Amino acid sequence: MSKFQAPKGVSEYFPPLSSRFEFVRNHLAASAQTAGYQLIELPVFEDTELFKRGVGESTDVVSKEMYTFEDRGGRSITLRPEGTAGVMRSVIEHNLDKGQLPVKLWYSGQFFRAERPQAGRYRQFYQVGIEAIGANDPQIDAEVISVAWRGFKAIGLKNFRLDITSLGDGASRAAHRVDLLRFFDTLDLDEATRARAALNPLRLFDDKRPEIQTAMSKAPRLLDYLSEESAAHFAKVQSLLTSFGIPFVVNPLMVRGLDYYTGTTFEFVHEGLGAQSGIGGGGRYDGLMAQLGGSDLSGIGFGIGVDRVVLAAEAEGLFVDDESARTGVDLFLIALGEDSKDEVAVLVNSLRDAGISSDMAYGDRALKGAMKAADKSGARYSLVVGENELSSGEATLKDMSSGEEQAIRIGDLSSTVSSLLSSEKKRN
RNA sequence: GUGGUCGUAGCUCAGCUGGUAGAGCACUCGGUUGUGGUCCGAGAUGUCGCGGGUUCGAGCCCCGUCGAUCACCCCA
Repeated sequence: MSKFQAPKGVSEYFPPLSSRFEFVRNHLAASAQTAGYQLIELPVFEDTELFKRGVGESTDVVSKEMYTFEDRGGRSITLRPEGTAGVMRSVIEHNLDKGQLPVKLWYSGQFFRAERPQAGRYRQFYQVGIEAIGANDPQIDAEVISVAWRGFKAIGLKNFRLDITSLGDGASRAAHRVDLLRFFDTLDLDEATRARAALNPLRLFDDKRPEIQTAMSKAPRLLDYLSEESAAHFAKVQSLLTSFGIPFVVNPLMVRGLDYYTGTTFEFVHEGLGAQSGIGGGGRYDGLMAQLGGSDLSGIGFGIGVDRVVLAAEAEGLFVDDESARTGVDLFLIALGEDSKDEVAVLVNSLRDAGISSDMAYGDRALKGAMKAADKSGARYSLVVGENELSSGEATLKDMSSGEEQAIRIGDLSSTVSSLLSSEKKRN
């Protein structure tokens, strides 16, 4: 086929269903703004080294899923596979952390991972995320989680749950790791599994094979190795979530795939999605900023997959009525006869100047066809303007949902329509 | 990267054991000389994903390829 196709594994949203994407993204962004997070708009590509150092070379994301290429100046560039590293880079580069702390930022945009596409897994996906940098109070952990929660609730999602755990601090993890590796020695693992364990021993906790799961049920758990401080912090986060009325389950088997996570980590899981059930996740990354050459500030954030949330909302049937919810213009004008088209175009243009959304029938359509176009567009009112109207200065304004008509003066069109619209708003 | 399923009109799909394409919806026009949503009538649209092979003949069989989809892996 000679026709162009979208690249493999990308999702696209076009009318009328693009309104679903818009709906989800806007609610998530609004939730972040409500909690005092400010927009940061970043490039979609960065120095490859940033992700290697930030995300970690041993992770699957960095070792085999990055879109990396050389630019014309011979620099190694990578399409961002996640958001946190870029935010940290920008904060450090522009000294955003030199003022009041914490720095609270939100972002949205496309991310890229060269994986085999699957339900809810795309090579280009869209995330809304937030980062709170420079505060390690448990209150901010709870806040970050609550922002995601509030966003999901605003969208109307119900069938999801929140898993949380704590990875503790460096000492906690080191102690655990020793015992965990010792435990692995008692198991009879195949080579591939052993290799995975070597990369990240925690990985085996979420292995899907039943025999591994049984074996791992006896493995030492990181939660039991938390230092006193980490344990107290985690306990506080839990009690705050409870006070916020946010239900959660402590899942000690939860594993996150990026190396920078420390302390509190969490994941939102939706039931209606198939294998890729995570709709959002995040956690603390206390060493990351120093690791990238900045000051040693703690941080916590999340990334929410907008594509997956759209899928989840669809699975819950939240969009049954969106065909009719399509937003139409306030007024749709129909020119009758070639001669009145110019006049109508001028009318439409001045209506728009007055802030009234309006459109007109284009092309050579009979009145019936033009009326149909007005109907399809979802317009609130329509108005036919032909020779008669132009000479008399009067026209008939039609309410498209009730079918009622009323005579109006063309000269007063924008004021008449805007008062109709505002009285309508009052009634609702 | 590995494996299963699938690929026919704009959309959803039918097409018997191979005999060279159909329905519904949508679209356009008309019934109603200047008024949409219902109804009736008419019309247009396909290199049957692409390339090759088998055959007198392929939408159907075989191979390859691209894409979709689902799972592994991994994650949003």
